Amino acid sequence: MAATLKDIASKLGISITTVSRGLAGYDDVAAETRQRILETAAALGYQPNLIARRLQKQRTDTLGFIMPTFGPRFSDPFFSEFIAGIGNEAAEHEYDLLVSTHAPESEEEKQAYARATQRGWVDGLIVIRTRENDSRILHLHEHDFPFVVFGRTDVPFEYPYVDEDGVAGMQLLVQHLADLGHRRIGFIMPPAGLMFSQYRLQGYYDTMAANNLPVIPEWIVEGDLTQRSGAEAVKRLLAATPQVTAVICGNDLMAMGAINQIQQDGKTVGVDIAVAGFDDIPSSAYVNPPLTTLHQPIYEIGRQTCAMLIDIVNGRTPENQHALLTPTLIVRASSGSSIL
Amino acid sequence: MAATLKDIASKLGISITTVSRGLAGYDDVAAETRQRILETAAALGYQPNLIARRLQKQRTDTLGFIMPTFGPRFSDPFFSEFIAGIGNEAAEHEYDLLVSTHAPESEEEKQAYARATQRGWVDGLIVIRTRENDSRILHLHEHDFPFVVFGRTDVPFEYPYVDEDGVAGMQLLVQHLADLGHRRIGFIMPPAGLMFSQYRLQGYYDTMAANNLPVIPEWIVEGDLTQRSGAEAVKRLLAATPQVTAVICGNDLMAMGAINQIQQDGKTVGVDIAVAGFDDIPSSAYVNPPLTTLHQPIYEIGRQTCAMLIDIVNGRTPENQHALLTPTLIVRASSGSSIL
DNA sequence: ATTGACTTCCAAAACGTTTTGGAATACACT
DNA sequence: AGTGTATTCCAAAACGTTTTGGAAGTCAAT
Repeated sequence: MAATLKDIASKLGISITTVSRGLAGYDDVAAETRQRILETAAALGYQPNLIARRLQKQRTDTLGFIMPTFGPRFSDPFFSEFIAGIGNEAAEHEYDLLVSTHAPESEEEKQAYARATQRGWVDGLIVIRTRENDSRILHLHEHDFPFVVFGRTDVPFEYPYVDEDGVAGMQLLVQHLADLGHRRIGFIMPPAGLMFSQYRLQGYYDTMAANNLPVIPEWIVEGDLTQRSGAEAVKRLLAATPQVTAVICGNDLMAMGAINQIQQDGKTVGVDIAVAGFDDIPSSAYVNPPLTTLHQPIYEIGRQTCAMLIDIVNGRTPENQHALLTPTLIVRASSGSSIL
Repeated sequence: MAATLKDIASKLGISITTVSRGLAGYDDVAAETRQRILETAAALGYQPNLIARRLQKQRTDTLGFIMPTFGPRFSDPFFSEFIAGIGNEAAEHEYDLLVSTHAPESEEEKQAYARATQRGWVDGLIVIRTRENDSRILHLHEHDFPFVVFGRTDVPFEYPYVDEDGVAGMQLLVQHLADLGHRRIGFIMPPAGLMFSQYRLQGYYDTMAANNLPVIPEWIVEGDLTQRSGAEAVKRLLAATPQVTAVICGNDLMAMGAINQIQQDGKTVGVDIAVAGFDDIPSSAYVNPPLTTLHQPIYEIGRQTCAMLIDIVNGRTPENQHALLTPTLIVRASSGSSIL
C-alpha cells in the first residue's frame, strides 16, 4: 500500500532512476520534471523504504547500546540520563538508537555482541561500565567494529573512550573529608570487577596516603551499586570498625542506602558520621540530609560519547580519541562540618 | 568481507537457493548437503545480513519506543525500569528495540511518529504517558499502525492498552490517610495534560467525598513530576493553606522534593505532616523518612505491554486488549501514625 | 517401456532503493 | 556536414536474502 518509487515512476511515465534522482536533488533532472516528481510523491504520500535504502547503501544509520543490567528490578537513574544523552545526539545526526539489556558477562550478552558485529545490525556500538580486560572491547577490536567506550580498561591496544577521572574525583572528596578532620574514612567500593571501582579505590588510597592517613582493610567493603547493598555494606563496615567517622560510597544509590541504614541505627548523618557519594544523581540533592557527592555530567558524557562514535562511523578520526573529565565536588550536609 | 550466501554457494559449487534452504532447515535439501553447508557456513563465519532478510520478508523485527522526555537533565527511574521490561520481553521474542527521546507535543515528536508509520522503520510502537485526546494515538490509529499504549486516553475508538488503575490506587491511599484521622489532605498533582493525572485526581476527589471530607481548590497544586517541582509545589501549597495535615504527591520524585522542602522549613514529616507518593521507585524505601506510596510493577507492565504488541504485530489478537492493574499500598513512615 | 512418486536441486523473480555507464536529443560552433 | 558540449533521461546492475515454480534424477510399481 505504501507508495514506492515504482508507483511514482509509472504514474508519471518516467523511469525509476529519474524519480530517485529527482527526489535526491541531482541536477541531471530537468527542473520541470523534478517538480512533477515532487508533486506526485507528495500526493501519494511517498516515504522511502529505509530497509531498501540501507541494503543498497550498506549502512544502517543506527547505533547500538547494550545496557549491562543486573537484576530485573533495576532502575539506576544513570541509565535513563545516559540514554537521553546518546539518543538526542544520535537524533541530531539522523541516527537511530537500538537498545537492549543483558546481564554483564552473561551468555546472552556475548551473543548480543556477536550479533552486533555481523553486518546489517548497527553501524557502531557504545559500551559502558568497563570491566577488567573487557571481553566486549576485545571482541569489537578483533572484528574491527566501530565503537566508543565510556570508561577505560586494561587492553593492550588503543581505542576511543570518554571517561571520568575517578582518581581526581576521589582526591577531591577524600581531601574534603580530611580537611574536615576525618582520619578514619571508610570506603564502600563498587564491584571490584568494574574498572571505575579501581580508579576510585586508587584515588582513595592515594589521597589517604597524601594526608598521612593509614588505611586498614576493614575500612573497605564492597557493594553492588544498589541502595540495598549500600545499607548492607555500611552495616558490615560499622560492625567491623565502629571507629570510622566518615564513609565514602562508590555511588549515590549506595550512599542513600547507607544513610538510611545509619539513621535506622539511631545515628545522625553529618553529625555522628559523615557520608558521601559519587555521581550527583538528581535525588542526591533531595535526600535527608542532602548528599555530598561528585558531580558527573552524565547527559553530556552520553552526548560526547555518541558524537565521537558518529565521527568514527563516518570515517572521520575524532581529534581527541581520549576524553577524561574531572568530576566536580558538590558539598552538601551529609558530610557535616569540621570535627576538629 | 563478511561472508554471504553467495560465498558459501560458490565455495561448495551449489546454488544460493540450496544454501539458503539448507541453512533454514527445509527438508528438500539432502542431509549430506546440508551438513556441508553448515560446516562451510561455520568455517566462513557466516552471519545472515539482517537488512537483506528484512527487505525480503517485509518486516523489521524491531519495535519502537519514543520516550516523552522533558528537559535534558532528565532521569526518571521509571524510564530505565520500563525500558528494561520491554527490552527483555522483546529480546525473548527476538525483537530489537529502537529507542528515541523527544519532548512531548514537540515538532520532532510529530515527525518521529510520522517517520515511524512509514514502512521499514519498526513493526510496532509502544506509547506511554498518554495525554488528553492523544495526537500520537490518533495518528497511529489513522495509519492503521500496530501499537500498544501504557495508559488510557479519551479517543472515540478501541485500542489495546495496559494501564494502572489510578482511581483505585488513590482510593487506597486517601483512605489510609483518612483512617489515620487526616481531614485536610492536599494533592500535588502531575501535569493536568497527562491522563493519569486525571485518574489520580478523580480517585482523590471520590475518596475524599466518600469520607465526607470537603475539598477546597487551594489544596490542589500542580507539579511537573520532578523533585524540584515537588519542593516548589509543597511550598506554594503550605503557604496557601497551612492547615493541611497531609500531602499526597502525584509521584515519588515529587514526594521526595516535598519532603526535603518541608524539612528545610523545620517541620517533621510523618509527625507534623504526612506525605505520600505514587510509583514506589526503589529510592522511596531509602529516603528519610521512608515514603508511603503506591507500588506499580513498572518492569512487569513493560513486559506485558511489549508482549501484547508482539502479539498484535504477528496478527494474533491478544485475548485481553485492556489490562488494568491495581497498585498496592505500601505504608512507610512518611505517612506517620494516627493523629486522632 | 511407461507411469507416478519421491528426492534433491536450482534459475529467476522479488523486496525497494541507489549508482553506473551510457544513450538520445538539441544546440552552437567550426 | 561534422564536431563538441550540454542537457535530460534511462536500462541494468547491485545490495543479500527468501520464495516460487519447476527440472532432473532415481526408484519402484505397473
